[in-house]
Amino acid sequence: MQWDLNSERPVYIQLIEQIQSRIITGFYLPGDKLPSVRDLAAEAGVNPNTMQKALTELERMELVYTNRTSGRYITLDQGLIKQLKKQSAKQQIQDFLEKMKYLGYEIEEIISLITDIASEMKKN
Amino acid sequence: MQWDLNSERPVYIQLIEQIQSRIITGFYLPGDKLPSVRDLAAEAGVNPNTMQKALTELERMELVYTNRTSGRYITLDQGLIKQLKKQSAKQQIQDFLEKMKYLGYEIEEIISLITDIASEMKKN
Amino acid sequence: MQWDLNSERPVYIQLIEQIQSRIITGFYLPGDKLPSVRDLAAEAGVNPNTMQKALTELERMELVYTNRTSGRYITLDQGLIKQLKKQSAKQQIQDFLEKMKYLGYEIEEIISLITDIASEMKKN
Amino acid sequence: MQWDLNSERPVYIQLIEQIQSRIITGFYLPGDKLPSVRDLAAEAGVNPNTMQKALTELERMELVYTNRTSGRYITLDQGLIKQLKKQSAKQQIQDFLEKMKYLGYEIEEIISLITDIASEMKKN
DNA sequence: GTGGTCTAGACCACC
DNA sequence: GTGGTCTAGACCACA
Repeated sequence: MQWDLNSERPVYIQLIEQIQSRIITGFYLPGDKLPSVRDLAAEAGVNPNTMQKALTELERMELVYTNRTSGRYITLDQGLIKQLKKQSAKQQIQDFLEKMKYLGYEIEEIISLITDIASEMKKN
Repeated sequence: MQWDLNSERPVYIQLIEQIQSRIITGFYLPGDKLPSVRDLAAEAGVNPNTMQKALTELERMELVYTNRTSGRYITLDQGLIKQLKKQSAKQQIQDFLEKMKYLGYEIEEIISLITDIASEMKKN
Repeated sequence: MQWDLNSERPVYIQLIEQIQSRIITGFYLPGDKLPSVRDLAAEAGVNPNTMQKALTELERMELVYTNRTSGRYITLDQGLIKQLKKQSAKQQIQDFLEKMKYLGYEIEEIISLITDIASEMKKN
Repeated sequence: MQWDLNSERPVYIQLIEQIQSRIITGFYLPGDKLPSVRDLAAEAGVNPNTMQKALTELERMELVYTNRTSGRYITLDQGLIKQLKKQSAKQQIQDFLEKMKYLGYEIEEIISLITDIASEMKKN
């Protein structure tokens, strides 16, 4: 598992997304202990403060919780994780459809284009 | 037709997108004369400098051209417009599929979700 | 108006509280423009990052809003401010009564003690 | 009687407060023998080191004393206990009034609010 | 000039 | 060793 950062968007936002992705896809399981802030930061190649900022936000979302002296853990609330997955997907789709409508596409066209491009992407 | 701006993303980027959308969807037709920078800025409620920046960028993309004495016009190159439409759509779709894959969804699931949400959005 | 910080609790928390207090008591009025992060930080004698952290949190609470390039402003939602005031007071009182109960006091005793101490504090 | 700990504040501080509360309210009487550190720690579900730290602090305040061979006992000095109770209460009240003043409340309002909230809390 | 982000490096309380 | 806080100083995009 690797960290994939670009400089177009704030690094801490990308860190949040990637950790969310790890939780959603089950790479991190409920109750798992996360590596320490310092280790995560070193692994991702960012400053510990930046990683801290990302983790604080995840904590605010209740996706992780902190035991101040022993470390950080993934939430035990599996429902929350499922909800996050569903809700993220719905948001992505709505935004996407909005933009496509904005470009003048109808739903049938969109689906046909998606299947085309998806098969094209699979080849690579 | 109205301008729909929020302050989360750079205003000039949003202006570019909205003018592009107007060109792609045919609200502005090839050869049409654009309102003056001042009028456009007033209409959109932004600083003329910001609108200017957006138009300069659109000119760089050759979607509009300037006739020094008489004003700005939409490009006559219909191929360019079509290409923009296709290319924008492809980019949107690729980004979207990337993100959904990231959330752990397969192509079949995605299409099924899209049809669901699209019909749900239609109701509103 | 001055900043009153001690080192017992995190500085950024105290900054949040003091700005909240200024909003609640009407020192800052709805729609007022706040000084820039740098100015506020200089005024309070803290690092701009620390002030930034406090302001970000106030923004999350929707007590202030940001216009990225022109500055920060106090929310126009007066209801929110009133609600904050009431809710803060209620919280303070509940916590207080809880602690006093914990020390073995009944409500009548508490009120009598308060009036005594309040008059004593007034003298100073 | 149970231990009620959260992880927001230092555990050893919360232990001190709860033992003080037991002394003030007469749950532990002057001269009572305290359970062993290990038993107390087990009962509270904390590390023995942490409980030890709390007890050491209580000893420093002379609320408990140690008989090297037979264990720890509650102080026989009833005056000290009364004084602790009064002084704690006074401190609580002063802090509380300070905060309420900070929120823009006058003493009369405070008392009226307290009686309201107290009756509301009694119902639950 | 405005807010926002990031790094580097330090110190702290707690367990 | 853990998370949390803070400073100092820098750079960026935007208007």
